[in-house]
Amino acid sequence: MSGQARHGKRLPKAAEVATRLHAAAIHLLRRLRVEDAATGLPGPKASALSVVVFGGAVTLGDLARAEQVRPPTISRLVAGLVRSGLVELDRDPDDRRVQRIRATAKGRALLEAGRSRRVRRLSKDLERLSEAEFGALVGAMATIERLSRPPVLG
Amino acid sequence: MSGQARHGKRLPKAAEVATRLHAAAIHLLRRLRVEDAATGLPGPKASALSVVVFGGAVTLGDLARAEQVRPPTISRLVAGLVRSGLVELDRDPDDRRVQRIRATAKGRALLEAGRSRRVRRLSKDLERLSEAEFGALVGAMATIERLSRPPVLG
DNA sequence: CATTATTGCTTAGCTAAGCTAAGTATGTCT
DNA sequence: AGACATACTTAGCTTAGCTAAGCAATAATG
Repeated sequence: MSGQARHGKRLPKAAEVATRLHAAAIHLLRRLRVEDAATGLPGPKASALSVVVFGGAVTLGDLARAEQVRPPTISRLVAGLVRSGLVELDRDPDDRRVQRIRATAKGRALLEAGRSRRVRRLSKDLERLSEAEFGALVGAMATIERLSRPPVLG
Repeated sequence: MSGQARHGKRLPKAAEVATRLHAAAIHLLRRLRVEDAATGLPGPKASALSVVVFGGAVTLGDLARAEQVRPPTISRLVAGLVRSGLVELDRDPDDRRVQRIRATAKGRALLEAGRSRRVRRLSKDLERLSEAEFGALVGAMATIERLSRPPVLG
């Protein structure tokens, strides 16, 4: 499928929008990252913890794939989180090779504190938008979220 | 100005949109990061190179602030990029403590190749959107870009 | 103008986070 | 049982982060 004549003359091309959206996402997260120092957790650990908190009882292999790192890296990262009391491990009874990771209450609380700092910062900026801008953003949110999900092969 | 009663009943609150936008940005970039393996450059080096390529003749200190790392980290990162022939350093004649960094043609080419892989991937997904979705996204792009820039104190 | 402070970066030395290669334990398939 | 596959760990290396301390150049001050 091509989709070459999908839009009218006034609309920019997909490639241009992709370029701008890509850059904007990078800059937005770079800006919000300033808030992360306050959690005390280094980036990779915070990211892994986030997957565990939102993703449920995930295996080490799942987590490695989600974080796009190799198994030994995840083993050590998770070992650190366990040492800090942020997650706990237990063997899967059905397949005793597998380790399942659960966030502790402490882990959930720590992650949530960090995340809400970032969101609060962004939220403040959103409150400064004009009604039209805010509306435009709301109108595009579902699409942006769709783009952020793995492609829906279809 | 406060903006507390800015929008009608149907519009979601800033905090909710912030939460969703934040998560979407993270997931979007996580997904695109798959393409980065192809450049051969590790993440931190690619990110630093990007600032140099797009930001012009930046100083080491500027780069450290942009990347949110400490000076020694940037010194070593840049030393690696110099060794790989991707950037060059020269002393600022007006203040001989300062080192200015310039991307080489090779550096620019390498970065551009990586960036265009990511953009191409995103672009493909954009082409699959309906006209309405694409239009909504285009309508929100300026706002998203505004959010991605440092707050415009005023 | 000599001294002191500040600024921009480097060096030394540590920990954390990434990797590959190889090993162990469990599961699966004939 | 034996062979292969899977999930993770261990060992050992490189890269990327940090702090503390140092050096060289500039700026500020008596």
